[in-house]
Amino acid sequence: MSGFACRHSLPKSQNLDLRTMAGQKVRTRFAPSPTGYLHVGGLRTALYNYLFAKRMNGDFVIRIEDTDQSRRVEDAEKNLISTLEWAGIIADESPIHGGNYGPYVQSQRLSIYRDYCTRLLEDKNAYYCFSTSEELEENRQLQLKQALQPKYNRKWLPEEMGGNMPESEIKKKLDEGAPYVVRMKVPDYISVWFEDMIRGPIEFDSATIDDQVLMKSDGFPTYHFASVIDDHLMEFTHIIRGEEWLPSMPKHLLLYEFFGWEPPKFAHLPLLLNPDRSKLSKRQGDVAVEDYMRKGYSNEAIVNFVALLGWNEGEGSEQEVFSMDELISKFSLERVGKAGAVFNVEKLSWLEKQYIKTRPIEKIVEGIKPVLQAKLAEFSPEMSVERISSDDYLGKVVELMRERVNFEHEFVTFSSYFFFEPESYEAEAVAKRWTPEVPALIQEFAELLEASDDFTAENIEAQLKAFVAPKGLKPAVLIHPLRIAASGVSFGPSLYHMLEVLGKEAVLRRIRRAIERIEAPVA
RNA sequence: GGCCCCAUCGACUAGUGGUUAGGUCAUCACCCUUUCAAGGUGGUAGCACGGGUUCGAAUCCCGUUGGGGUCACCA
Repeated sequence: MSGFACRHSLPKSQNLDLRTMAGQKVRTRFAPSPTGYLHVGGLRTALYNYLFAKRMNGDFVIRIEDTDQSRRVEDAEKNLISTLEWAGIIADESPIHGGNYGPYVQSQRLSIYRDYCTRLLEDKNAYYCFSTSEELEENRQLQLKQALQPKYNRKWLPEEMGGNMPESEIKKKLDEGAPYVVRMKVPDYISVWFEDMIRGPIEFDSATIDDQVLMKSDGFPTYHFASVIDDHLMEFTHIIRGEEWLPSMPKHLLLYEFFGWEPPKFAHLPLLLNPDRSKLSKRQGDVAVEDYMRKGYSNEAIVNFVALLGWNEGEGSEQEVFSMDELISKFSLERVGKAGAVFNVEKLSWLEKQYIKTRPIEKIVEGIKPVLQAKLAEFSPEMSVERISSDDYLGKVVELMRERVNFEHEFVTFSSYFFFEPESYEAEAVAKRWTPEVPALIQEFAELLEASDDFTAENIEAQLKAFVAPKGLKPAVLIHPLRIAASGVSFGPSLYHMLEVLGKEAVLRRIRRAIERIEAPVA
């Protein structure tokens, strides 16, 4: 067999991640194209790159791959970076943070790619191709019809590189200024091999690889070309990216070989999947991190959740909730699985609840205050704004509601009766609980409350029980109507605590109002 | 279709030759209970299949099946 075998191997080590690379600082990157929003799969890729870099005391950088002008979206780059920062993923180097390896935007590195392309051309590892897209398409159809592998037919491969095109023809086209692309010349029958940090050894046969376009006719490089050059020049030690890049590995490896560069280590992450196990896509639900932000998921929950999709601590660990710092200290590529993972929103929601239950009250108050204040301005509240927008009052509401809320914003929506009088009374609950004897009963109890100075949960409870017992009634006959009168709904926190927080004045007013407004069901 | 990757409960996963196959979400039942939650207890549910290797395979090898990715002047 002629040609060269291109073999890049990594020693198989138990501690692949932790092996310090001969004094070399670990550098990883996230290289999105600015086509709009941040995909949750992209978030996970960025996260793993970040975690790995930080775990190894290395640097994490963001590079923007905008070599496709037609797909450029305004502000996408800024959004991408700010969404990552929201998630707690802060780059050491990026277009906006700067760094010593810039520019970090590929469209600003065009001359670099041109220079390296010239080198490839000179070394006869690449060649000009003047085939039009129509020709290529025609060729593709023809091959498809013959059940052949659609592949470039090497029409413009020069004679001196083993093709059929005379040098003179190429020169003529060039002189005419005809549009062209530059293609890499893939050696015919060699084996390209590497060791993936997650998947182990993988081998490809060069015969199945197309002569990939390196430079497009608009003078921009293709992804394959630009990323290899940048990954080398920016001195990344580890390339951690999605599994969808696995099939283009041989092209990339060949480029490293052409340039005589030592390739970095590669780790191809399993894909994030739709419920039907296809690649996570927009069609089957939300895929943008922004979508989840909008729904009210917190950065903590999303990061935690996405981290667990493909990675686990192992060794019998049963921990489900991880902070970013814990993730950094525990993450390792060895513990990343090979199989795709379905993005299961239910578990995300469960995680969100876990965070709501443990988040410091002050922090929640701080988060809901602006929303609440806007609402208070819009509708006039029942009680004094000073009181109900005080940290003290809000803290009490949060304390009562935190175990019954799914998102932080629900503290405002589910708790509206802590700020506004109920506008209506839940019909079903009224039908079931507001029996004909209730108005008189509740009226009598209200008078009792009014006469008392101690409006605490304990005392209200004691009063209610003492009130109801001699009548031979169960507390429930009063508890439910009181809840309806005070909140208008049948679900909520502990009644006594709810009443205490609402305060005597508001509670009495609401009871009176309920008696007036609720029609007792006909017995 | 070619090439490549993958395969433990419905979902996320632990497991690296000997386990009653463990945990979490979801689900079901019960308990707690003034509602709704939360919490507690328990249950249903899984090694895709077939061959090997071995005293012994979820674990190692091969094949089959299934799923996915990728085959652009998109990334």
